[in-house]
Amino acid sequence: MDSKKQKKLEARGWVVGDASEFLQLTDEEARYIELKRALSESLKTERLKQQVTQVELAKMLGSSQSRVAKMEAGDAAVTVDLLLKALLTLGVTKKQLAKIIA
Amino acid sequence: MDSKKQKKLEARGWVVGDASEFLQLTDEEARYIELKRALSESLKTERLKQQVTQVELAKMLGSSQSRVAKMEAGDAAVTVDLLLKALLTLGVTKKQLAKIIA
DNA sequence: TGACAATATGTCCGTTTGGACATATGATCT
DNA sequence: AGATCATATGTCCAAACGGACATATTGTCA
Repeated sequence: MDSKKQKKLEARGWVVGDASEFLQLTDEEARYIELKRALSESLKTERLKQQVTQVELAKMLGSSQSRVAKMEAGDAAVTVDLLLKALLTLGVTKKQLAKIIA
Repeated sequence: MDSKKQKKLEARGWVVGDASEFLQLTDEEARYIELKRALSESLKTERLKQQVTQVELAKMLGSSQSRVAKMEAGDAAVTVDLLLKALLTLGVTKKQLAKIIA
């Protein structure tokens, strides 16, 4: 689990930049992170495209601005579930989702 | 919505009052559930295709047989994150994922 | 039938997550 | 400069999640 490894490293004083570079990630871990990155990036893009603020999106989600910011930052403590729910709330279609992921 | 389907969902932890309440699911909630269903179904299909048992897949994931069973059952207490990690562990590609989702 | 493997179901409990809040930074005005 | 809006960052704690285990069910053999 990457966040655990990362936290271990950080606890030892390492400043972790690019995950796949410093951590010994399995291929499937790296692909999972990349997937998340693609989703969070698309979230920000889609939100801006619709001219919605983070506060507004947070309200739509029943969440808070700070969490939306973390979603878009690709924060490790944000799940794919939350990203997907946010994208769906913005009206992203299955087809668009597929394009984001592929 | 027939009551059979509803009871199945209830048994799996989905909070469903009655048929009308179920129909009150927002579009984005319904689409999220459908997405999860597609992933769990694909997980089972892919595992069987590779002739892997739930116990074996659990070992690959560092998880347990019971959780794998819940993943494939589309249990409400299973996240998309876990489903994705399992699919990636089975070697499913981005393209295949996109196809599953779309 | 009994025995065995595979899968399903239920519960427990430590860990992770997410909403909330405070606060900081940044950007754009007059 | 100060004011205002948008976004980022950090922390807290209740709720949700996940691994583990027990147990039940199902399927398939001899």
